Formats: sequence, structure tokens, C-alpha cells
Amino acid sequence: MKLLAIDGNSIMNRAFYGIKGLTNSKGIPTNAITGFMNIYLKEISEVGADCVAVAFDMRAPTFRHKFSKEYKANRKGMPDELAVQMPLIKKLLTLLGIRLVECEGYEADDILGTLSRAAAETGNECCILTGDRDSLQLVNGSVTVRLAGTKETKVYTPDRIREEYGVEPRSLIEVKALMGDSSDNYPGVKGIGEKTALALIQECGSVDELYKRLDSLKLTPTNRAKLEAGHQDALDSRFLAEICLTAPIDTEIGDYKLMQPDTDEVKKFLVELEMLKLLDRLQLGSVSVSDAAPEKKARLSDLPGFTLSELTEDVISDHSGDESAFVYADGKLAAVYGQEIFYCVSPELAVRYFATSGGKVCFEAKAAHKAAMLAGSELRGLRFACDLAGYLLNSQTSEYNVESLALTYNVIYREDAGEYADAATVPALSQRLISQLETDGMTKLYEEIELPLCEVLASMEVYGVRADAEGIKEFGKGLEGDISALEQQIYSAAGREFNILSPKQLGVVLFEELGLPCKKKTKSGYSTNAEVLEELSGKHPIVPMILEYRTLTKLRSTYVEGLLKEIGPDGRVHSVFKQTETRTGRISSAEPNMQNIPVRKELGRNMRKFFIADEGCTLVDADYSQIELRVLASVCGDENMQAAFLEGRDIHLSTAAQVFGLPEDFVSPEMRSAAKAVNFGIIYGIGAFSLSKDIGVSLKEAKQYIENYLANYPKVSEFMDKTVSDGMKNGYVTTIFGRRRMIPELTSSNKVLQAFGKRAAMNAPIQGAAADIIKLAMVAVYRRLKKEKLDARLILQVHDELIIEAKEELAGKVEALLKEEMESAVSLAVPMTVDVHSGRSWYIAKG
DNA sequence: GTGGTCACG
DNA sequence: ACGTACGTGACCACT
Repeated sequence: MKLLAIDGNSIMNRAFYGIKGLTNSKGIPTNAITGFMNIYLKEISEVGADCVAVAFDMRAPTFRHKFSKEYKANRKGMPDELAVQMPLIKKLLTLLGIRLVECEGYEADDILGTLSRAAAETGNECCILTGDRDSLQLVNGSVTVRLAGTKETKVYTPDRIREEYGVEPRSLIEVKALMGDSSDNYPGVKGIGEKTALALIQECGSVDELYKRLDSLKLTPTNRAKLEAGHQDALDSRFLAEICLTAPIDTEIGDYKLMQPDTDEVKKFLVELEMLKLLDRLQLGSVSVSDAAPEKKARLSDLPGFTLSELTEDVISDHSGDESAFVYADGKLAAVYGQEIFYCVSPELAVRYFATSGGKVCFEAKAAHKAAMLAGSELRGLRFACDLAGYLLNSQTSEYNVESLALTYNVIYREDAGEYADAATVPALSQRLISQLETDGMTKLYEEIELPLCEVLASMEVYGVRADAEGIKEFGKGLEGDISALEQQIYSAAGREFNILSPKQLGVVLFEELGLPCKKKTKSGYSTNAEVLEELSGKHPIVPMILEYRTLTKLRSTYVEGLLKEIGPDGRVHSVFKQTETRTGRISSAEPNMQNIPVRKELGRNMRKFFIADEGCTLVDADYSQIELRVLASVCGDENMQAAFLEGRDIHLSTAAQVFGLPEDFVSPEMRSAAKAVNFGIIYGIGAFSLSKDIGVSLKEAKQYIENYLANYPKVSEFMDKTVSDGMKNGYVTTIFGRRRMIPELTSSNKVLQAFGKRAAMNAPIQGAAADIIKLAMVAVYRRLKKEKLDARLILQVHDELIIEAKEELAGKVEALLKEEMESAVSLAVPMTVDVHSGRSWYIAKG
């Protein structure tokens, strides 16, 4: 027999954070159940087990050891949205004939351990399916661990563990005893981490052996002292690190044989939960309409085939006011009116269809907008684009396509429609996503920002920005000379030729051949980034040359050569603005990325002289001043911070005065710049270490700055605390406009990951709200330019900056319009101030 | 394909 | 003992 033993808590947790924001029409979340079952169905068929046990943790553990009081004290309670799904998955598994195992005072791990031992002892095989690495110690010849990751499952055999850790699976217990485990709340030896622990166990094999041989071991004095001091902790932790193999549960493997599912009850249960896609996948036989609750009958029986025919002028005019769904990609259109699918490969006809007045739902509208615009027409009646909804509901996902959205949101993917499956699925998917947006409170965000923005981005892509190819080439030639001269100097300083751009070769030259001190290492060798090199700048003349070389070659390859490749036959670059890419709500730009054209240093800034307005036109450039700090001041409600903005004062100066306790006139430039760094730090979710590095003060001083800051702006402090705790409770944080960001890291037992989660949680509402604001402004500006029929168009967005290309004579008028629309896009507690300039090139217009 | 580096807000 | 501010995209070297 083969047993699949599943860590129910761990897999539910994975599933919960793997699929976001999935609830049924009653608002009951179903994402973790869906994800659990997806993983289960995939694994059971791959493993080919005939017995299954799903283990769950039980609360209220009995006394087990001397740390039991704090036992699991660190483990955060699960989010409510996950907690409500636990009884549901248990019920579903039971109905499916799968046995649950729970045991008071024992964790899921202990149950898995006990079952795996029992299986091995009776000559059976056991696969453990879990999401965390604690179970790896259970691996042996008969027991494998299948670690469910975000992408795929990693299978751990004894060989695999020896390869990855260099120790036997059982020895992982010894390693954990030394390093401790904060999520299970046992200390290990204080000061010993994973690396040292692994090395020690590789050498000695066990904690006992280690202490026997302690005196004869080659150790650093500090490690020896730590080990001596932590002897008792190590012994205690050794006990706790070992998963229990003797939990009082049923160990007769045959008792876990999969049973016949209670088909009728499963159907009833899943129909009730509206998880029809899962029901479909379980293949419990055909679902009869009578199984469904009355209000669901329509949906279940609504599955007749579609007819397929070619789109014609007649079809378009016959249906011109009718509602439809469409998918348009690579110049090919599939439009759906009711049960009829029409395909079309003629761009002209597609554009005729886009111009009809009927309401339309689709997947990805930008390409359709662009096709219509390029033909001098427009896409009318657009009601919904599934990709944008999918993005709002879960911006964690890296790609949006109809099939995965259908899977995620329990909509049946119409594979029966063959190559038109996407189009055939869009009508039902739209319905589902519309109600989900409503449930999650993002309907307004969707309708007023994302959907209209799509047309604005399409228009920006169509127009593009004019580039001066000759100018760029000239600039490149200038770089060329400097680069080859520098190259020769570097070779002679190094005493040989090598590839300067190879971090590996450069590391050898600097740290081995020239003997420079190595401060930092990366996974694969010496770190040679700018920060490290800056520090070594005075030590050897080759170092500044390398920094210069990096700067110049970066300009040459990314900006000169990279941009020249992107200039089209019309003399313009048409960047792609992506609307579903970032987790915070910002848009991103690619091919080329127009949002990272150099500006901070003069040499690079010259690149902007080659982005110019068309003949007879000018560029108008407007940027928000301190938008993120203004957002922060508004949302946290700190009067002290708001006052600075309301009175139009210099915010960094004002902060410096507060933090240092001086009148503004007494603030030195250094103090202002330190305050500026603190302001940035606050937005990013501050850490004293990084702040100290950034402004070059001691860790202690940096801590003091932060403390002073939070004391002077108490509501900022409160806001950050509340944001993080809300994030932990809900699994996500939101902007004032309701935009969500899921942050699964917040509940991670890995400290580093959780700390990251906290910073992301503090940053997302601010960066996200700033993104919301400029998006609103873009829509407003676009509509205004259209309404007033001005010869001017939005062509670029750089996060807090908008650029319009306008007829020269309109410069003044457009400047005023742009400033006005941006400043009035929202009305918050402090004004959103905008600076605006214009000129022939981006270099000049930037002001 | 991944990691290191560096350009931007 | 670890890593160390948020969010992106492009290029190069190397596996």
C-alpha cells in the first residue's frame, strides 16, 4: 500500500496565499479550499497512493516540555478568511471518503511522523505532502517528502537531502537543535545559525557527539564560547526538534484506504459553496439540475454548444446594438453574441465591430483600443475587461489569462470551444469577476480608474515619443572613446586583460590579485557593487576607474544601443505601458522602459535631450511634489505633518527642525538631508540599519532619529502599527481608494520574510494611493484634452510625472490645464502640489 | 534561466 | 546569525 499523508494546515495555508480574494456570492471565502483541492488532485494522481490521511493541528496542546508555556506563542493566529475555510475543507474531505487525523496535544507534524513510521515498519510506502521543511527529518528509504511550492512540488528523497544539506535526513534534527526555531519557539544555541549548525553536524553527526568532542574541535573562540554557554539549551532543543513518532492515533495503514465518496452530499455541498469548477474536476458523474439549488439551475444547465461562423458586415449591422463579448489578440478577433461565436481575421472588420454601440465585455482591451485608434475610429461600449479585474483582485499573480482566471474563480473554462475557448469563457467570467469586485469593494476603483485608464495607455502607446536617433548616435560615439581609453587604463592597472563586466573575474582581480579587502559576499562570490567599490575608492586607483567604466558602459548598452533599437520608422519610440504588472498599483513601462531614463547625474541626464517634441510642438512636463509624503500626511491624520504642507513649507526642512528640536533657520544642510532620508525611510517601512548606511551615521544615531521622528509625528507611528496589524489580520492592506495588496509574508514563520512583509505592508497603502491619484489625473487630463479638442496628447507617465506633447502655441494653456487637473484629481487633507515646465526636449521640460 | 548590477520614482 | 527600505526593467555573464 502507498499512503499519502498530508499536512492539512500547511497546505491550506499555502493554498490560501496562492490564490487571492476568491469568495462565492455569499461572501464566503473559498480560495484555500480551491487551492487545497487543486494541489490534492494533482498530487494524488502523481503519487498514485491508495491510502490518504490528512492531518490537522489541534489547539490547546497539553504539557509536552519545559517550554510549553511559550509553546507556539510566536505563531500568529490565522486570518479569519482562512479560519472559516478550515471546517469546510474538513467536511469536504470527509464527504470525499478521505480520513482526517487530529490528536489533542499533537501537531500535524507528529501525526505525519507517526503515520510514516507505521507505514515504513509494515513494509508500506509513505509520501508526506506539506508546505514546510520541518518534516524533512522524516525522510528515509520508505518515506519521501513532497514539498509544495508556489510553482511546483519538490520531492525529497534521502539522496536529495544529502545533496542539499550534506547530512542524513535524521541529522536535520540535530541541526535544528543547534539553530533553534523561532516559529516553534525553542531557542537552540544562542548565536548559532543555520550555516554554523550545518557545518558542525556535518562534522560531528549529532549534538551529543559534538559536545563529547568539543575540546578537540577546531572552532573560533566565540563559537566555542556560545556552544559552551548553550549546552543545556541544545539538549532541551534537541528534544523539541524531533518530531514525535508515537502519537496515539490509528496506525493501521489499511484503515486509511480511500473510501467511496458520498457523491450526492459532495454535490450538494459544492453547489452550496458555488464551487462548480471543482465539482466538474472531481468527475463524480454528471451533475443533474435537480442537485442544484433553485437559483443555480440556470448556471448549471447553461451549457449548450456554441455555433461558430465568420464575422461579416451583415452580422455587425444586425447586432450593432447588442451586447457581446470579445477577445482580440495578434490582429485576430473572436466576438460572442449569445451562443454564437464569430471569428475575424480582417483588421478593418474588427475595427467596424469595435465601433458598434453595443455593450462589450472582453479580456484585455488595450490592443482593441489601439487597433481602433490607428484606424481613426474608437472602441465603443466597453463595459468590462477581465484582465484588469483579475489584477485588482490579486496583484500578486504574474500573468493573467482567461484559463487561469477561470480556474481561480470557479468558472468553467470552455475547452469545448477549442481555439475560441477564451472568447466562450469571457461572458461567464465577467459576471463572476464583476460580483467579486463588488464583494471586495473595488467596483469604483475599477470603473473610475482602471477601465478608463486602459484607453489612455493605449493612446500613449500609439503616439509614442519622438527620439533624435542621430543625437543618440553622436552621444554614443563620445562614450565609445572614453570607454576604450578607460579599458586600457584598467588593464594596465590590473596587470592583465580581463572582462571588466564579469563580477566573477572582477572579484578575482580586485580581491585576490590586488589584495583589496573584501567587505561583502554574494551567494556566488565577491560583491562588487557600487556601494562596495565606493568604500574601496581610495585604496587603489583601479577602483574609481571601474566605477566610471560601469557608468559609461551602462549608458552605452542600455540607453544608447538599447534605445536606438526601439526607434520605429516614424522616428518615435512606442513604449508598452503595462497595467497589470506591479503589486502596488503603479503602471510599468517596457520596450523601452521610459520610466528609468537617467536624470540624477548630469552625464546620463543628457540622454533626455534626445527625447523631443514633434515639429511645431513642445513638451509639457508636470510632476507632483512629494506626493507620497503628502499621501502619508493625509491618511494618517497627523496635524503636525499636515501643517507643514498646508503652510507650503519645505517638508524635509520642517522634519529636520522637528527631529532635531530646532527652529528651521538653525537647521544645517546636513540635518536637512538626514531628515530627508528619514522621510524616505518612513515611506519604505523604516529600518535603522539601512538608514544608518544611507546617511552614514551610527546605528545608534539612526535609531535615535527614528525614535525622535515617531515621537514628533505620533499619528504616523499609529498608522504604521495599525496598517501592519490589519495586514496580519486580513492577509492584505488597502489604499484609501480600496486597492488591495495581498501580503502572505506577514504570517510567515521566517523572520526575514515577515519583516519584509511588514515593510511592504507599510509601503503599499502609500505608494498605491499615489498610483491611484496619478491614474485619476491621467483619465481626467485625457478626457479634458479630448473634450476641448486640443492638439495635445499625453505621451508619458513616470510614476509622479506626466508628459504631454502639444502644439507650441498651446504651451501656456496646456501647462495650466495639466497642473489644474493633476492638483484637483483628489481632495485630501493637504494639497497635491504640481510643478510644471515646458520646452523642446524632455531635458528642458523637466525644468 | 538566474543572479548581479544599476537606471528610475 | 541573518539580513537590512518600497516598487520597477534592461543588460551582461554564466550555468
